Amino acid sequence: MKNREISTVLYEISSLLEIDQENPFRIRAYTRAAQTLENLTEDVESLAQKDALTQLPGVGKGIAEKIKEFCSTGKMAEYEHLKQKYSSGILEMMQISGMGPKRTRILFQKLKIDSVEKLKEAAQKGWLKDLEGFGAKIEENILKGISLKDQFSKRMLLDEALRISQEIVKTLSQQCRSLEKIVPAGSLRRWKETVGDLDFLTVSEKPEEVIHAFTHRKEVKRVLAEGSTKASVLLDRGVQCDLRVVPKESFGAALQYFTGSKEHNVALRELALKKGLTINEYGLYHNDDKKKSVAGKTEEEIYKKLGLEFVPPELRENRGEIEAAQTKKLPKLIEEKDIRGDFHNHTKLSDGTHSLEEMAQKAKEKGWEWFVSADHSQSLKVARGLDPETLWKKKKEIEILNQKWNNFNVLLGSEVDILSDGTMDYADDILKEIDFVVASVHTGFSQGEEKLTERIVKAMGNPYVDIVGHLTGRLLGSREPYPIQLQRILDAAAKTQTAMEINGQPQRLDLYDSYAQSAKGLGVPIVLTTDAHSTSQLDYMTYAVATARRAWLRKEDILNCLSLKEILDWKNSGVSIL
DNA sequence: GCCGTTTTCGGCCCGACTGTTTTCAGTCG
Repeated sequence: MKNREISTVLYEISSLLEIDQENPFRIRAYTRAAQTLENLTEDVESLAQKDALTQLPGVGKGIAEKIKEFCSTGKMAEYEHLKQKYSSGILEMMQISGMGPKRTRILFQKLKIDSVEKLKEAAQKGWLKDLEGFGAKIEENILKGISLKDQFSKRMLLDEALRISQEIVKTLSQQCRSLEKIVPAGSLRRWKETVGDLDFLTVSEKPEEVIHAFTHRKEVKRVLAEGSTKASVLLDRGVQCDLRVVPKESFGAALQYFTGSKEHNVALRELALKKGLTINEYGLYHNDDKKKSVAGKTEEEIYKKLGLEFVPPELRENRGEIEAAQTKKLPKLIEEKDIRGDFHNHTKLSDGTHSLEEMAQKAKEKGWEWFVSADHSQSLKVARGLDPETLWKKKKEIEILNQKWNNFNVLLGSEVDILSDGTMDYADDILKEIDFVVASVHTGFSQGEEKLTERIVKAMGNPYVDIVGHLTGRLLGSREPYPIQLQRILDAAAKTQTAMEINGQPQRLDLYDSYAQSAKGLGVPIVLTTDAHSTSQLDYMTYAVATARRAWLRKEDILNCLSLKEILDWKNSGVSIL
């Protein structure tokens, strides 16, 4: 799949065109096309072969030709030309906080600066401050920006973002008596898989009190901006936090605005314009009377006045949700209360930290009705995978637990390794005694796309395999997904009715949103799992549910929403019941 | 460069903060 590669090229063209002072709308066209390709799950090369590229939103004749050119030659003339004109180090300069296209262009033209290293040197020598439009302060800020660059570019995992955000909400609420409301917005509210910075929206009669308390927190390393309604700080761990104070009557408009995504908001404003309305963070207004707001108190009324169904934050990525909301075709998304059990988690028999009983007890307290305990299989020695003898001991232990509890059932599961030739780590006569088998790849990631794909497809052909675990194997921030032919695997999964897992570990979230959406579209059953290695990690179900919501999934699409009898029926019949 | 519920040309999202200026440009989200 060349999707990501081409998307990156288009983004870079767009940045270089900015420096080149091209028509801003032409620049945006490249950004839009790049976004489309970034989110595309179909293979762009096969679309190019079918001459279907211009069906993609934001891709017209011009960009379609350039994509085709890249598919057949591996190069794009326009891109090569721009890189030659400006050198590619210049793109890295634009990543520095305080450096945009204009300043980059001036520095390149006047001082021949074309890399971050040269930029740093020039700023240290004081060469920037005398240029027109620059000054001592800007020079200083650019140096600070360079030293903070690494921290800025790091994105947080969801659990860390949530932890920091909850702490800030809690302490600011205690400190500021004037604080009427404080709500995290931004990508955290959309439950995006990683979060770049934290946004807080507040309502207060005394904005200065809230802003002061926010910028004077002890973990604040640097105040990036501080005004009368907005402040921006950098925490000591390199996390940027923004806070806005808005009047009560604008809360809904502001929440909508700061929840984003940017792409969703742009599309929403364009829609508003077509209806003769203007939308900003203070409300929705008629173009001919900008003083009188039509809506603003709640998000609901804003969407309603625009003729839309309410769009849940998780869907606000401009991936078709606005069109669906116009025709009242948004799905009713799954909620955490719909979940009745978990299929994949570990005890201290393998690499978990709690006993089977402790794990099951916590599951019961969460209000679940059933619980599949799935430790690792024998060959995964690093994780103390279970040999058959231990597996049978565990089965006995489960029987005892089930006699003890009413209205709650523990089942024997196992996360069984898919060996390098596609066979399973337990023989069939063992597998058939296990209630639910999750098949996962833990070794041999470098086999290559063809082999890995065949290996997984072969595993799905085993009649005792029920679920495929963390299909792409990615670890956010540390390991790329291994190469697989997604379409082939999902087709096979639909045929064999093997479920695909959405793993709720914050560093995995695998399948991720767009892949899970494709899987559902092809008729593949979906399961949500925590992959918990301790009792507290059973709460990772929240992240699995959030990912499912971002994939547009309803409770009807997900096996965890079925009763014990129903999941056993599914398992035994092998027929789709969703 | 894309796009069409005022269609094949003429549009294309909006505001806050900072630092440079002395009314505004650049950056950011």
